[in-house]
Amino acid sequence: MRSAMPTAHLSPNRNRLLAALPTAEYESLARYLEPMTLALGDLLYEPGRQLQHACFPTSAVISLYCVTASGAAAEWAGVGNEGVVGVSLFMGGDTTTSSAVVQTAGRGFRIDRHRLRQAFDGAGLLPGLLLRYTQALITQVAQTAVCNRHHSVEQQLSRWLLQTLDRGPPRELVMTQELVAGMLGVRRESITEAAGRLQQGGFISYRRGHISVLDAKGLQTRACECYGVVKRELARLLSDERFRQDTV
Amino acid sequence: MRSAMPTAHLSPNRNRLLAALPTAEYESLARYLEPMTLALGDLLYEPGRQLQHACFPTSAVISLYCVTASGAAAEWAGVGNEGVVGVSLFMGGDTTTSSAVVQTAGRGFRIDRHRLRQAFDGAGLLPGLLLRYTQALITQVAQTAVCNRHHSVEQQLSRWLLQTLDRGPPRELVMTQELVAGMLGVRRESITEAAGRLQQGGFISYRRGHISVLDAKGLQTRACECYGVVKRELARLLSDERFRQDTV
DNA sequence: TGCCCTGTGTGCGCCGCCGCACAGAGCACC
DNA sequence: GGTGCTCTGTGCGGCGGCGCACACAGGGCA
Repeated sequence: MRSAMPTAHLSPNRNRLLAALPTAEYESLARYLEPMTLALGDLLYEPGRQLQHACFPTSAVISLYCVTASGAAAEWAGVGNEGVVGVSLFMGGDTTTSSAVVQTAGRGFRIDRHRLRQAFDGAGLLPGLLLRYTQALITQVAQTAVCNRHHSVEQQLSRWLLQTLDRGPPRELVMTQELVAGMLGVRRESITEAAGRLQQGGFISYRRGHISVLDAKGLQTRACECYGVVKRELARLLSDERFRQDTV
Repeated sequence: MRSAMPTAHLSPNRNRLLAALPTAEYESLARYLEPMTLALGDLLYEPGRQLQHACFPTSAVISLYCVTASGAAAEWAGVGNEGVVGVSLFMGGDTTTSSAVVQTAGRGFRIDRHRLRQAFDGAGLLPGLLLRYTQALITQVAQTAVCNRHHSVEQQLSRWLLQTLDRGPPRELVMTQELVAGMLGVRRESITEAAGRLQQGGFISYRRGHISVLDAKGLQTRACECYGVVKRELARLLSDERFRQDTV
């Protein structure tokens, strides 16, 4: 099916946070949004460096991760069109102890930290929206912590694929097993094995650096419950933005 | 050494967040703070249940944790006199997907969610303070996620003991190995082994349900860097509250 | 067309943690 | 002072993931 608006990902409202704003507020904010292209591997921030912009991805996916003293790394959250990269700018910390890297190339919109701060201190719906998103982010990180403790590589890989798929326009993931392993903080060979089993089950198919999810529903049965928990919590926190009465 | 004020933990300003407020703001908030006693194992909240109060611990330590579908559990953050339990009340989510349980008995002060919300929407320093604390919490969770992935039980136990010690008045921890294992989401026997090695090294000593840290400095060499990362970030975010210029 | 680099498949041995089972030791309580 | 429960110590086998080594295959590029 051909999209009615083929370049839709070029519009800020392709980001679900921005799209949830009332028209007037959206438009006053949109003046400060600069479009940007994010290439695989681009570094959005590093430990201790003063952040200059927050970024609202539209089609890109960004990975937030930490590196240990021994050089090992692990992602602790991902951000796509449902969120914003750089919550520390409105939370007040300005810098962070972690890094953000582009995991799936695509586009997004950035906003200067002072403009963001201004909007955040203003009267609209944005402040509450950003805070609720941040709570969803906390849920995601917490679940990742528990997942890292208890679930198998195959479960985590399944979860990760589903989450990544949810974070942008449906697409084939351009992603080597090496990179996936880096994100999850496991061996490349462990991914090879797990992905092999998933392919054998008909849930995914891949070829040299390209992964396609064939059966998302089936993949969920291979994933741990973490996927559902995080997804439902995000939906709850960002649902029915303007008139939310869904939570007592 | 006898404390000049033996019942100091009975005063709200024993909580470092509350203590960071200017006098006037502290006093106007203090009217709404109810003292409470927290016994080991008390449940402050559960998944999905509407929170009625936030709690500022003074001498108690609270553990935030998740339970997996298979019944396994793991702590993803701890809160002591440096923080507040129930950030979802001002973040806007009201409920959470996780639980909070008292890990070290003690005291704290609770505040009704509507009062907290009022203060949070007001003009003082509290809103920014709470948000910066929340960012420190995010750092803690993220580091826990990475720690769960890469570090050994002994490293994690050392980190956990140091963190718990930092979270209240210096004391002997009343804590069975079984409970520690539950917090970290590992086997009780793994704790026995690790604790045995730490005792052999002269870093801690324990007897049936009581753990004492003898050499905190030495224990740091056995812990992973996660301890320092989280501690420094908390200090940075909450330092010099009123006139913070420390971060550019 | 063929080359070569990069990504993927596979087979080791190893180690840390798990799950289980049970022995012993401390402490409260009678 | 004895009884009994709870907490701690220890010893198995098993398994999942790690680290390493190397074979092979896809596909871009000359």
